[in-house]
Amino acid sequence: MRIATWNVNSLKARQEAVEKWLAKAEPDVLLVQETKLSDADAPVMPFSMLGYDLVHHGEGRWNGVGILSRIGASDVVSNFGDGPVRDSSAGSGLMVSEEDDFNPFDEARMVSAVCGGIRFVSLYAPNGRVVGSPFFAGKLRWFERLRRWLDETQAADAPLVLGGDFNVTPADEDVWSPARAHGGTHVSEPEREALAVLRSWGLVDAYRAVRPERGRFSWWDYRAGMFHRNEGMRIDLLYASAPVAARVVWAEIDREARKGPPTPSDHAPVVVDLDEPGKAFDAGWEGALARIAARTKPRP
DNA sequence: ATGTCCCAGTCTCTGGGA
Repeated sequence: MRIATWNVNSLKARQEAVEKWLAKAEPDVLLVQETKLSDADAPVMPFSMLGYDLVHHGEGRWNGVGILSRIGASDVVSNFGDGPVRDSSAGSGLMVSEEDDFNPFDEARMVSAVCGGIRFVSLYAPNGRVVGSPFFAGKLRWFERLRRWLDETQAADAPLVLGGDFNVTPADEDVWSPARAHGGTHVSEPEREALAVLRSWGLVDAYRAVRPERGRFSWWDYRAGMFHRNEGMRIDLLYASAPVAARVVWAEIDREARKGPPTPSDHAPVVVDLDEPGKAFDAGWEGALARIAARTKPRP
């Protein structure tokens, strides 16, 4: 079973790229973020023709999360079960003019469904903008809400995957330059503590579990040649509960998908392979590597 | 090096967000 997460930075702008990547990587489940679509505009039919169900939770102009699955999707939950978010395309109410009123739960940042016996949660954490700002405080509240949702709704031994754009680097190894990033969001102690609190529920960083090397990132700023110089951060994560973490056999970040043309997302997909007990899906590490190599590097 | 990309509305430019 192959699972993946990708902040696509507008599904409308990235539809073709996503379709190509599905054909190339053949994930069973792909979590997507920043679709920037309303549910009414979600491209259910195009993905259906490729064999994927699309579960979508959006608000229009900003944010928006989804789950693409070719192994079914049921028991959908959005916004932590707290009810609808506002429609950011609706006009009035769009602007967060009063910073103190910033409420990340008014935004489409969480959708969940059960696919192939595993509960998947597609997450788009608030950016936080500036350390110490009201938006930063809202970001930390959002992580607290996520932890509480786990505590209140999920069994500790259940198969679970929390994936998405967490907008936080777990550790200094996940940053191109801790010195240059110091003082900004994504690297601060409160944010990393929020991630640690999440992991302490019983979650494992599935990519890091099998990929210990430094210098592997999932996001690079569009500006200043950051991608070209590999100056990025690993902020797109797949956090797995113990029963899923035990099945991880391979992981990769597909840097190729960060290249154009056409214009790419500023994030790359993070991919994790899980073994299939009783099925001949993965022949272990080499098998997964060979399969990926055969797919992604067709040399004539 | 405040350097790019995406969105909606003010609509071939601007402002906001990342």
